[in-house]
Amino acid sequence: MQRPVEHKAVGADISRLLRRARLRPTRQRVALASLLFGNGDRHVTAELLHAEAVQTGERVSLATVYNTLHQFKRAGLLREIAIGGQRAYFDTNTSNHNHFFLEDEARLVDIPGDSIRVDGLPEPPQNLKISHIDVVVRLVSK
Amino acid sequence: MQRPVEHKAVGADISRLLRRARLRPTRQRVALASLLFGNGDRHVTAELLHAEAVQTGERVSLATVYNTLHQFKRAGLLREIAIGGQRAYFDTNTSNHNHFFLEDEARLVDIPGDSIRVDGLPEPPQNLKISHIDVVVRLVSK
DNA sequence: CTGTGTGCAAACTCTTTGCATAAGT
DNA sequence: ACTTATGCAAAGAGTTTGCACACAG
Repeated sequence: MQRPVEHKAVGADISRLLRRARLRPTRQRVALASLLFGNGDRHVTAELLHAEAVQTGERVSLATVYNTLHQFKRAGLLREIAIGGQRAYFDTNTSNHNHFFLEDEARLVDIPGDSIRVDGLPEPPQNLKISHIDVVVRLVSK
Repeated sequence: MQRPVEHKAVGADISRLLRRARLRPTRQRVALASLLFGNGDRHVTAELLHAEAVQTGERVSLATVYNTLHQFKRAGLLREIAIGGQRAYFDTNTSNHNHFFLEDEARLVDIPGDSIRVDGLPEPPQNLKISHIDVVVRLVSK
């Protein structure tokens, strides 16, 4: 490889990634994982990912895309983001960060991990602990 | 009713509320509004509200509950909260505040309006402005 | 009366599931 | 070979819509 490669995983890397997650590197999983992890952070819906896969000539069903997204999520490769509406969004960046949601385009954009700070959090009710804090900054056109 | 009434709006109050929102105070709307606004802040799903209405002997269809919730939302009487999953939650407290979400019970709990502060918000991308910031603190049992 | 609201059922969207077939190891 | 994954179609939630009837003003 001559070109600088940053967060890019290809071929064998993808297979290793899947094996580590105890998922057989099947043709479909490799294809989907390549789309997801092959080129930086992404935010996808099942339908979007399916459309992309089909467009690159991959034979994969929507049901398999759903199954695969949930498998990846369970394996910690993806995080699911609650936006409302009824579409589920998945984020390839599983580190702690938050999101802009562009209402007009129904699109998510990362907010760098450490820029937002949430203060003044009250104690959770008894016997409960914080699992995760979601901050979604909703944007509309001016 | 003989008992002391606090933040309770009844009968004529509900009608006035609806009229102000330019919604005819029909039997169903009055019934739903009473359940929603008759006794402090609430977080409801369409199905929950429908079940309550039916339980109090009100004849109202689920479709009308959905329609009514959206009318109330458009009128600014309710706010919709994005939790994920595919259920839509509506909050009768439309002021600026945030939520605990109890994952185990799929239930929302208010976090008092001014306790949480979000700092370090980056500038929104050009031509966009912040419409609203949602903070959801997800809780699981210890 | 007149127009708006409601109920019902059907349609729609997104998502999950069951089961026979295909593919990975 | 043995096991797990996939595809398809069908089912399942939650939600929305179209149209005839009912009701508020």
